[in-house]
Amino acid sequence: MRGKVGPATMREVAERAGVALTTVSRAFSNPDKLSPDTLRRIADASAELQYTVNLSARSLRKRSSGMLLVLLPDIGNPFFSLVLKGIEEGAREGGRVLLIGDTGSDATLADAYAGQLDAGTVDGMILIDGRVPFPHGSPARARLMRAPVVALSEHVDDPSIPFVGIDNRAAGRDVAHLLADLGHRRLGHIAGPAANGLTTLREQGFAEGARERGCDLLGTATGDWSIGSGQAAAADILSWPHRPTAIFAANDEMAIGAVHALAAAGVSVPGELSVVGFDDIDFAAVGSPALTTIRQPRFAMGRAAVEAVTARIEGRTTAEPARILPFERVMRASTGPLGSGQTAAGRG
Amino acid sequence: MRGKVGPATMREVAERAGVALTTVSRAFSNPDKLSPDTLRRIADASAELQYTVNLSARSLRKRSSGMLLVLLPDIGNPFFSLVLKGIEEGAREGGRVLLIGDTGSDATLADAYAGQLDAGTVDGMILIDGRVPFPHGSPARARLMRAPVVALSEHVDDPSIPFVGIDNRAAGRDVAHLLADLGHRRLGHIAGPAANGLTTLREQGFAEGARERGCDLLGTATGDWSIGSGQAAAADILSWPHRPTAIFAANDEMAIGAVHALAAAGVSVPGELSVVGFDDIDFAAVGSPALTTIRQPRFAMGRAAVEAVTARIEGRTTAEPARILPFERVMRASTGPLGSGQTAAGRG
DNA sequence: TTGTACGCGTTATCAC
DNA sequence: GTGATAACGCGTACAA
Repeated sequence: MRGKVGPATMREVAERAGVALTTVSRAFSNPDKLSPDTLRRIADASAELQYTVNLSARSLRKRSSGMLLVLLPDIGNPFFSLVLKGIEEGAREGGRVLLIGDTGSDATLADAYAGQLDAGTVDGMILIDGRVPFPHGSPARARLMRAPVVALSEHVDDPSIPFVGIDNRAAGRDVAHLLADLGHRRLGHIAGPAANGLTTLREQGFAEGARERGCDLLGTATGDWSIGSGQAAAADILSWPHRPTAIFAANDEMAIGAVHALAAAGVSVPGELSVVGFDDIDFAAVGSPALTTIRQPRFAMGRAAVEAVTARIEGRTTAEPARILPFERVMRASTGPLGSGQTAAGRG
Repeated sequence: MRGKVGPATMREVAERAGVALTTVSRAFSNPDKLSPDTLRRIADASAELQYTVNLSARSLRKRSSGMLLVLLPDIGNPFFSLVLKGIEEGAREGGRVLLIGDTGSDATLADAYAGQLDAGTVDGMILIDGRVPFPHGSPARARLMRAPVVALSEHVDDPSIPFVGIDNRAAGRDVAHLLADLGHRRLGHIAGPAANGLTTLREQGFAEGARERGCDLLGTATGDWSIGSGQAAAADILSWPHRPTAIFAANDEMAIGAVHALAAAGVSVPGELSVVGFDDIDFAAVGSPALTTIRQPRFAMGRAAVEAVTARIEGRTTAEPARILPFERVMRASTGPLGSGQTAAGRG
């Protein structure tokens, strides 16, 4: 008895159930069209044979895989966690599954992922790292553009790709206003990496908001979104000739790093310096002090993104070039009114 | 001109290059066997046609997909981020790609994932949520077991599955010893969810270590790994008739939540209460106070896990039932010697 | 309602 | 070194 190795095939199920192979196929895709009796026999047969459809064969035939590719710059960034949950849930409801590519913001790597998934291996694509794989104008890029693609959180440089996210510029302005309302006039900024779209928008918005309220933006330190870079940036700011009374870090991790570095340097927050973050990750609420920040609707963003790709996959033309979701101020203990405690005593 | 829609096929490349279909196939898998000249012509032809191999067809034929399935309970848990990076890197080096399933610790969901990926759609599987899909003894489970599977971080109930991770029991003991060495005698524990393997091992180890050093384990509060549950657990502990002088939380998030709740209740850490966490996630280092914790080699764990599945996939029989990696004490400011500051003054 | 016949794009086998 | 041919497992006209 040589026996076969792999799992059972439709053909075997058909033989066992005493029907044609076609009928079995239909039993899995169009059960309504079959008589209850044959349906039952097929169900029994597949159960006995532990049959599962071969997805490779199915996607080869249908030219679609039931998979969504998600490209993100850093799976370790806690900002993405809830976003991914949203995407995941939406994908599952649509009967699709998630392929996740961590590009590390490396264009070559992103290309490798996209390339491998080019030929119908993937039904759609969600770009969270602000970059479209392949250089602009290249044939590969052009080919990719024909697939359902949406940009999430960060805009990409191709206007034909729908965007899902918040208005980062408006959010940056809002932070400046928030700080101005507390009486602050000398502001500082901890920005993300220079080449990044989010960096630009949040920084521009912040500068704009500061101007509108007659505040001085004394300077900008550059980080890379990481906790460590926030610490370094804070140290930098403390060395400026004119020290700000409030700083805005372009994400929560850098803000948390900054707060830690400030505490280590004996600077009280918010007594001497107010700090605002961005994103409202879980850890923002339990720092000491808890972080004032801008909340992005992360889960909803994920859901909206799948919704958008799914619409394009299924041919429902959304015609919606962008889906802008609302952000939200979250006031906590890391900000305070100017002069509330300019001594080292701080305020708890 | 009706024109075809999909991407180019091997057949078309072959025609254009003036060679047989077979030769093109070889050009992609066994380039060494071809003359430099034909190789060149094929390369040119595929470039002009923007050819990419169809992965569905390839996996149908080769009965392998180049994909690894990773099942984890919560993609939002920062512990997994570095682990995933390790897996990702290893998979990529092996020319494979990652399929990630967030099960939310829901068995049904895990089954759905595993089921959909059953029939050769996936080359191997890494289980990080301590559960093997499908009930024990079921045919589906049996079939799954024939595929290359390894358990990461948490053991699963099937002894035939290789394990990669640290010795959680020993780590729990080590925490007790650490605390005892600081002079603490009255200990408390914040455990993970009851049904969890990691919970059990860390708790047993902690209790064991406490006994060995003659410490009293005054009680255990139960959390669910989340920050919020750590806060609740701390509140619970403060209501115990006999209050411990040191507590061990089974992960960093609960520890951070606990520290925050203690601070809110006016309890100084480590002045009145020392706190130890587990995992050494990034945020552990920048809390106030920074968290004493047990570091797991997360990246290395991920690498080791891919290495193990890859070995099984490629038939290299590892014969290694378990791969135990070393953990490490990380002493920071959330722990202090007993009585160092039993007043509210604390120690910064 | 059910069955027949063919093709999806690739790799493996064997011959030249 | 290269080429013809047969699967791989499934979906879908089309016919019955």
